[in-house]
Amino acid sequence: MPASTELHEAVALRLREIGHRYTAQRRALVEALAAAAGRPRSTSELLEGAGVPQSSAYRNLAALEQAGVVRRVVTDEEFARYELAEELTGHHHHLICSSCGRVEDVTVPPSLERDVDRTLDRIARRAGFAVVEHRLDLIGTCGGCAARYGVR
Amino acid sequence: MPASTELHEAVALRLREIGHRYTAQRRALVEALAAAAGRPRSTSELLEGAGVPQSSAYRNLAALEQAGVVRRVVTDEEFARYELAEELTGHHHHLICSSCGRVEDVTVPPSLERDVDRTLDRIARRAGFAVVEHRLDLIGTCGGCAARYGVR
DNA sequence: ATAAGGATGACTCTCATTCTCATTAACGCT
DNA sequence: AGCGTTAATGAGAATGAGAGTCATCCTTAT
Repeated sequence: MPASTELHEAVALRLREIGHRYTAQRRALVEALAAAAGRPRSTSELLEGAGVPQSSAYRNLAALEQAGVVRRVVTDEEFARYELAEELTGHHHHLICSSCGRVEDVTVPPSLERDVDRTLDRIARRAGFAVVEHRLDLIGTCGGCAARYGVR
Repeated sequence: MPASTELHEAVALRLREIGHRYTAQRRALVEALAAAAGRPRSTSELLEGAGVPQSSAYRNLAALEQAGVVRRVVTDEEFARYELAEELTGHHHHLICSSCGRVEDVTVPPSLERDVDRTLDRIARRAGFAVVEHRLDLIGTCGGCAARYGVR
């Protein structure tokens, strides 16, 4: 799988740049994240998915985040989720089911992204903020929950 | 202050509707939130601001949230923030400083809101999601941090 | 092959948040 | 006003995600 090879090389590079190593555990974590593409994974899913002890998993996810390989995704849940960084997968947003916690990637039309970016940048500047990124999430009810509990 | 009276009445009504009471503590919490308008407050700020014991504060914030009076705001920080619900204050978004954690309200032009809503709704529908709300945050560096640490 | 420094894993610790439970205060009714 | 029902309170214990510690293991460069 060439795409995967590319991914691992990119990851290895980023880690090396900050003086870290691309070990088997980190590879397993990246693999688990890549396998779940389009669906940010909770820490505990990654723990078991990658077969890594928890102290190492937390440490390695932090290292990967520092290297810009991985991004922590915040939701309303009491635990964190992780996904591959946008530099590796492309810019996207999230559909978040407020009933079951399911999180799924979506992309919006470039024209909207452009409008949003332009406007937000202007607004932020006015407030003395230098915008680095925007986060646009959709909170609602996923198909499964709508079927299970009836449409609200 | 008539505006404040209105607020308290609205809150009392919402609580009563779900069979809860508007006690002095809850009033103190709402007051602390109203005083901090435009700046979501951390739980610990509210604790001391309202002079309420922590177990009661958490319980009451949960009650107020359930009544739709208050909203929990998630950030990258390891603790929660709260603000008055949008039904009481109006729809808005947040500027979040990734350096110091400062959070500040902003509003965007209605035209952009409309575009965003329309587009997102279409996208979500296609994915089987029923959108309830959107969350649009700007992450960046606030003026204070830019001055303190230099522009990055 | 060897030294230096990162990585590992079992375990402990922290800290926000939630739970428990005995006590108190509010509201509805007569 | 008196009473009973039920929510609210507050102190403290429990929970759980995540971060820290430390002795040991592995890599990588020399």
